Amino acid sequence: MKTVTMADVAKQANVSKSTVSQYLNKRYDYMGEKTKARIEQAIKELGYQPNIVARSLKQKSTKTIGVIVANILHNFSTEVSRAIEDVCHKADFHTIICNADDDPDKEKKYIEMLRAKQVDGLIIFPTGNNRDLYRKMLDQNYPVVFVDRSVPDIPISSIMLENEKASELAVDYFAKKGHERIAMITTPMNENVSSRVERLEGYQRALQSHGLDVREDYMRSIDPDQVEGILEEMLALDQPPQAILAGNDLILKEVLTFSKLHHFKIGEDLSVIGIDDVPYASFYSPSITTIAQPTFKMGKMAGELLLDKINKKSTADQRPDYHFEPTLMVRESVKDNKED
Amino acid sequence: MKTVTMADVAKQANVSKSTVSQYLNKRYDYMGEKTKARIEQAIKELGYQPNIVARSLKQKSTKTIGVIVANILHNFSTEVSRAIEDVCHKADFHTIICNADDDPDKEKKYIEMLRAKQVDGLIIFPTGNNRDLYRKMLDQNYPVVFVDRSVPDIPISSIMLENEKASELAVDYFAKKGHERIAMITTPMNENVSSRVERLEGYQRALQSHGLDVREDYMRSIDPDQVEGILEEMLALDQPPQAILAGNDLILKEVLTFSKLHHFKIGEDLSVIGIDDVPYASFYSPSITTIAQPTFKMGKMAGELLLDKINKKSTADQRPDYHFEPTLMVRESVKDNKED
DNA sequence: CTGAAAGCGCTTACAG
DNA sequence: CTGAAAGCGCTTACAG
Repeated sequence: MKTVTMADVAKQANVSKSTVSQYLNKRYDYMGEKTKARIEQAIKELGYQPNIVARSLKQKSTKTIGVIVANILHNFSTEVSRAIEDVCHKADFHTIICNADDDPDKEKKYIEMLRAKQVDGLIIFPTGNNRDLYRKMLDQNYPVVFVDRSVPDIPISSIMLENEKASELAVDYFAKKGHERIAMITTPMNENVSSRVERLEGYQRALQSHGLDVREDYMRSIDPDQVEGILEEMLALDQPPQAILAGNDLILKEVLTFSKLHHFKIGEDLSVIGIDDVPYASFYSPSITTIAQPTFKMGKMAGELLLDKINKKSTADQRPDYHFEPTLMVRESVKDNKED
Repeated sequence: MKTVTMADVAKQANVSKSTVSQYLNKRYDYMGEKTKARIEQAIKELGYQPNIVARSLKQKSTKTIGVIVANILHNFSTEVSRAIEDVCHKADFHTIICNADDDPDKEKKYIEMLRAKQVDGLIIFPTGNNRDLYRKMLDQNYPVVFVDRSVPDIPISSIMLENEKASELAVDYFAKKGHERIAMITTPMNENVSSRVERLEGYQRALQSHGLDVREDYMRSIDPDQVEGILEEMLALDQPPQAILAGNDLILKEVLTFSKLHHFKIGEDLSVIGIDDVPYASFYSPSITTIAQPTFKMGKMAGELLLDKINKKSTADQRPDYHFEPTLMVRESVKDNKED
């Protein structure tokens, strides 16, 4: 596999490397037609492929960005990533996606790795626990955009859902359908991660606005694998909840598994709404009412914002965060208690 | 963002660049303890991060591989990719994943892009329609491994499912449960893509071995968005099928959507098996009987094989293809016609 | 035990 | 209109 280099092309075409380089970069301004033709010919004959690594070294730009998602298992992450890829692709940027697996150490490793690879900027779904690193990048004026969560005291713009609104939409809908005992289950809280906290706050506030009790035993923040146990507990209460708000897709999955296992009929024995519009929501039986995030728009925004920072070198953020509106997708998993 | 380079570290530590480089590459053999300490100190003070791009240029290795999946929408692709990533990660290789979107032109573009980026090897779920390119890489002795499909006359090893066996398992199980009219729906055939053809062949052969008719009107290869129409046709036949084998996850999804829409009860009015163990199979109602591919093993094998080729430079393939066994995951979506 | 020098394959002023 | 030269930030024989 002897590699063909620009020097080979130059020799073959009887011009200098500079001229070949000009040609490749389409700076034809003053290039003779015959020269052009000869170079083209030589490139074809030799099967020359430019070495982007060499170019990147010289230009100090790899035309590549990195995306570090907190946890690739969330549907949200993959959907947003694909939108980011779309935007970057159109701008001739490549995208490298890494999965921090909710582990700050992995996140750190990936940030360092990607920066060593000279990516031109980073989109991070932050674990929240690498504050020093985040700050360092900020200080260095390195282009970064956050997604899904903001980090207290780190003024890097974040592309987020209106999380409180998401819970409100769900609770409002439950209430409208005559539910009074509404529980919420989310994944564990991390004080450095805004979104989960906000969803819980929205849930509480919405309950209050409907004059419903906020009960500690209806509010649980736990790992997905503990959902089954928790649901058993909840549903064995004197006053079991009539409705469950699942804080994200992983929790929803566990709720559905539980109800199948224990023969609770969703939409009859138990009403359910999930935050995140999971792919199977529409063809599940019964179909699942969800709160959808505008993942495509959010990813697009994140990509555009980062590319702006990269191009304009104005990495300072004009505004703190970008909040996107959630949408209620009404389907069949909420019983209508008002009907009878 | 003035970047700190090796030269800066060298100056600060009062040694030469060479020595710093040795240090970074852990060639301590003859290095004085105090030198080591001074370098370490300088690196910390300056916050030096090596530039991998420069290293790659010199070493002619990026320690990165590319993965080009035919269509990222298939669950199979993402699962295999993650296994590949795991293996590479352990070997200190990075992974760049691209989606050809079933489009040979995109595939071509990505192959060229990744090679221009000097990735050390490629794992491809081939569209099958870039034969010249595949052959060129083979001729150049460039490390490549195929996944999911082999390409006729291109002796590049492929990591594949025993596709015929997959269909056989499904048909055998349908037959065992007393079904006689068994249909199969797959995505469109491409003569250059082995797996879909093999699945259909396995289906036909299995029918014959059970003495069942092979009917043209029970065998359809169509785009997912046409499944609804086709199912309407099939189920309006004088002798409608009792069972449907969905050739992959996208088809399965359409079958489920159809049955929901038209109120066919899966596992009662219509039995279903899907090839690919979709994530929601176990908690769907009814849970879905599937044929699982050992995606993790397959990805691991693909990664290991590629890394072998990269390291040993023996890119010639010892054996043609690697076939992995499918597994029947018995759940509830097949009716037992023998019971009554 | 450490340093000077060449070179990886490009790009980019600058000169002519 | 085109070429010679320097340089991007590393690594690696080789010399001492």
